[in-house]
Amino acid sequence: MRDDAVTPPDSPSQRLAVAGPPTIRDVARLANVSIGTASKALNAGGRLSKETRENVLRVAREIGYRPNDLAQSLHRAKSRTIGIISNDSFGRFTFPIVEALEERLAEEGIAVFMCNATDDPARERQHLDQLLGKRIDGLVVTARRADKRPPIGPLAHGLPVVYVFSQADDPGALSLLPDDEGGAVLAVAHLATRGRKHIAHVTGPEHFEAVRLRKNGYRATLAEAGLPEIDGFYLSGVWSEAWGREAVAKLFARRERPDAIFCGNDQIARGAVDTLREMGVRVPGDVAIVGFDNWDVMTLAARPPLTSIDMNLNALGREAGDCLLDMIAGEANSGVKRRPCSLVVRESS
Amino acid sequence: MRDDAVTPPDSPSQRLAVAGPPTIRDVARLANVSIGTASKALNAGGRLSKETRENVLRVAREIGYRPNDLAQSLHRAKSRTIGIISNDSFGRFTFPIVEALEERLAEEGIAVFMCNATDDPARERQHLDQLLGKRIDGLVVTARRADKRPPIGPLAHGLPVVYVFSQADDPGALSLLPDDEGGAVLAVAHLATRGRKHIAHVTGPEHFEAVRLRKNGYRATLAEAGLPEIDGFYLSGVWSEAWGREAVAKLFARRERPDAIFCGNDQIARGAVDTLREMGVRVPGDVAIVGFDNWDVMTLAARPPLTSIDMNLNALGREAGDCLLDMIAGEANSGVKRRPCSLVVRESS
DNA sequence: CTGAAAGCGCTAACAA
DNA sequence: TTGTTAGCGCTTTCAG
Repeated sequence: MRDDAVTPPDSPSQRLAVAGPPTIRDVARLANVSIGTASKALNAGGRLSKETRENVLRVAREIGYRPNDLAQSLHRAKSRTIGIISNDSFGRFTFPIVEALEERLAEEGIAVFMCNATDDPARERQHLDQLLGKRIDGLVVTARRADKRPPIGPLAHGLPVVYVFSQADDPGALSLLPDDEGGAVLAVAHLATRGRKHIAHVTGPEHFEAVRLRKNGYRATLAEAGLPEIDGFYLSGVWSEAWGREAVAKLFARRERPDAIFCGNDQIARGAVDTLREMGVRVPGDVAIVGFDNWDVMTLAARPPLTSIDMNLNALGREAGDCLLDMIAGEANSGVKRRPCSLVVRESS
Repeated sequence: MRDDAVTPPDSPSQRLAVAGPPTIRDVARLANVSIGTASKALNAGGRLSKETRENVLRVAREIGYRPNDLAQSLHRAKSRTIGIISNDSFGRFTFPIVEALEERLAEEGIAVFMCNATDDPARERQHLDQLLGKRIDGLVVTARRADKRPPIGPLAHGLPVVYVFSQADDPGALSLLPDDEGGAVLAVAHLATRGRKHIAHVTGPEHFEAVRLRKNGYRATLAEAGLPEIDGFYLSGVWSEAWGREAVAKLFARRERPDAIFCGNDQIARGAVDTLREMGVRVPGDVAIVGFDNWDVMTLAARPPLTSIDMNLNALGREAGDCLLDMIAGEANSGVKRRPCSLVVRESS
């Protein structure tokens, strides 16, 4: 292949048959200048006569020249490429993050290698190895996880790494997370402000740090509002609608009934409103509901539509991009940063 | 940083201050061999004394040498990298495809650049440009779309492209799609086999080709089973639970009532079962329901859990990977290929 | 203002 | 068995 370029200037026949993409050599030859000159023209640098510059650019355009980033990267020792390793096979949480991150980096002309490790350390190693071979300028690690993860590695010294929606068990690492506790505060304060006095909390499994943090926020806000923490009003289960339904049945089997329920995610919340409706309990009239995640598939389809806490995953992804860019530029950064959630009010509260 | 490894026995001062990752040169120097020899040793090729080979490998391991893929790619004129451009901002459909594709290609040591264009042609152009600069070996285009899309381009001649879950308006292109019509046949035949005689079809907007194809499958299967096509039993609306609820209300306001409903997606199906339950109609006793997409968030949370059609998106993604690999290897391929769906039976039918 | 040439890290053909 | 070298496509001095 690529047996053009070799055709000396005087050679009549230049079959471009199976040639690869045009190189700067091709441009230079066709524009009758040296390679160095062509390069200068294309990179808008150096002193050049307007004439030659324009000529080179014209030729380049005509033959569809596009610089080979591989060669450029080799020269610059910067690949303008980053990797992202995800462990979230479902993707509902990481997708918005990755999307925003990719968008942010695309603005800077940086491309993103996406790797899915699905919680398999061997696959993770393999992907990391490949990425290091590609000389990525930075790395993002993301996942839907219950708890801290072991730091990724080993990696080239000095490779910037950002953990997002995922926390590394390493104080030197930078982690970007939603403020789960603050989100819970938002939810419960909202309910309290609306005059609710008996606020329950139905949530997911306690081995999720997020569950523990949200519980803290819930309790702290009750205390702050001078509301009682009623025995049996905190229920930890799984992340499903079925659990939401079951939990509501449990809550209403007691003597003391809630007038509001803060749910650990929107699926639980939806299960809750469904059951309440079927029991003839009015939402929000008798019981107000707030969910978590602000997942439109749930919040908008529920009857009534759900008030929910939004983790602002897009913003999180974008900020991860910002951080990574800064770190690539040499800035140091570390620690666990939690970013605020927001309350989206709909008809369930 | 990295002031290990580099200490050659005799060299006095070696400031490697800001040195990058170790190169093959470093390996060769430390192993006291030429670069060529080191290369041979590392690439397991050529004739070499066991001794030197092992020595080189040991040194390489010790200093954490990893070949620079950029340099390799430059030499080989193959980047072992492909791009994927997606227009699906939501990700529910494309994510399983991308995931499987990435996994398939990772098996071959090929990395994937992920680009999201969100249906903006300018962004698509920009991403494509960047990918071509990176000298990708192949391209995958994917999207959740109503209809054919304009072919992507312009691109380097001979760049293999696969459209998956998305069809290019270009007969020379290769498109991989689920067999929507066949999926509908599966659903309706299943209902007919169960003895249902009055089968309705509630589906999404008709500007989706998938909607039209599924409708064809529905009608053809009714005819085949000798069942009547009842006026008003085909309802086209939007892809939401609310529409599923509304449509069921419409269907049951008529004199002639269905004993089965084939729904265009699982959200519609869920809306349907919810309303039926609330109307006191038994599912599947009085009315059987079949959905489409086999989206567990819907099928498993519905009461009863939904029978649904699975488009096998993982298999589709994997096959896209296979096709791309073949095309990269030089094989020609084109046309629209539809891959079978499968029926997943649960309690709603 | 333009050309020549070194070098980024690696492979492969050819010499020794 | 090992070393030398040209070259992949590009940028960047340094000469002319």
